[in-house]
Amino acid sequence: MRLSLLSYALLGLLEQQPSSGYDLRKIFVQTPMWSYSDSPGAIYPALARLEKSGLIRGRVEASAGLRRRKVFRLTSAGTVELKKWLGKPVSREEVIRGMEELMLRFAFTERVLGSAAATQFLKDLEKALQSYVPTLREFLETQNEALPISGRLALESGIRGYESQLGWAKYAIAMYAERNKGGTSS
Amino acid sequence: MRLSLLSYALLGLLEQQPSSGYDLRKIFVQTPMWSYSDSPGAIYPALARLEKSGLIRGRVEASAGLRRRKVFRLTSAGTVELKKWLGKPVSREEVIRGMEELMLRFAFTERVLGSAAATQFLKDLEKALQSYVPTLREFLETQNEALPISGRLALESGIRGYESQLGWAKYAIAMYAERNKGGTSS
DNA sequence: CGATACATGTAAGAAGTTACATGATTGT
DNA sequence: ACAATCATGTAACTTCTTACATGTATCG
Repeated sequence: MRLSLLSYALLGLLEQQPSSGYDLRKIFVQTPMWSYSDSPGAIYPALARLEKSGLIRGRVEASAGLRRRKVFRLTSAGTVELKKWLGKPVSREEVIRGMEELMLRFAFTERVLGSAAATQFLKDLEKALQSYVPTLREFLETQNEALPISGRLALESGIRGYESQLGWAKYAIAMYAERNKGGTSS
Repeated sequence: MRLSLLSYALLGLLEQQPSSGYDLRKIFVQTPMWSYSDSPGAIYPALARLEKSGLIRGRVEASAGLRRRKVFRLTSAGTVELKKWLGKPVSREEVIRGMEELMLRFAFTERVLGSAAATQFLKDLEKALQSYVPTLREFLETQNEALPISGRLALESGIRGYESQLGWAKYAIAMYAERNKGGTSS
């Protein structure tokens, strides 16, 4: 089962708390999560698809006045699917495919799989980036002559982006190590 | 006229040199430009759309043996459209919408609009980022209590990405300043 | 009463994905 | 003869975008 990033984002948010489409949309509009799409024309159909495939279930709740709200919850199948997605290995290939999906996964990992899994995620990410960045640097150097200055710079920008992620991963690992000095996971 | 990023990428590459769909696809497959899609099912239809709207024109060239190649060139309307896109102001809104389009534009700007325009692009980008990053930092700090550690970290990662772009913009400005000590623009 | 916030949706169209189809030429 | 590479495309499907439609309740 392959879902869009938006669908996974919805699944992850619903795991945190049952919500209506309107509630969910507010989150997308008000936080940097807007990048997964904030339009009702994407969110409502995505919820309908998730319900049709049995990952969530909506129930109309006639709360205090107002129009009827349809509140969605994860089903057990939905929880399974979410865990399966979050548990996928963090490989170099995943990094190449794009950081967006990985960061979305990270945002939900601790809550759903526990802080040991979150730490593992970060370590795998660190390793993948450490292997990928030199490849890009090498590409830049071998193509150096062939590229115009703007091409070189555009590539440099991408590489710096990955390096920045690498720095962040180390920082995040340190944060978890710090916090877990006393407590245990999950 | 609104085109997809892939279409603009094709336009920009064709401005650099007339190419067949196959040539173009090789570029997408072999360089980090793959992120704009590397599948023939995207590239050929995109070229057909561009031709239909008069921005490029393809001519079958029966070169040495092999199957017929259809080589595309920008039309004057295509050049106009490309310049219009490249010339759009670099605003905070553009930054929020996403760095991908901006970096693609930068990669073509110098060649098409000259190095003065490229420098201006970088200065505008620097300004936009300098205004945007503190907004995000502020959001992070005000939400600090409400967010779980993984949420905070995910946001921190995004912010660092923008900071990295800011650092790059300064670096790129310095590179241009260095190079232009003797020569003039365009 | 009219504007605004709450709340859910649909319709038309654009553009991407994967997978397949087709065909010419070159190397083994 | 067969596989690999060159080269162009199509078909089915998925999902997003923009714009619109609909309706309730509250506030000034």
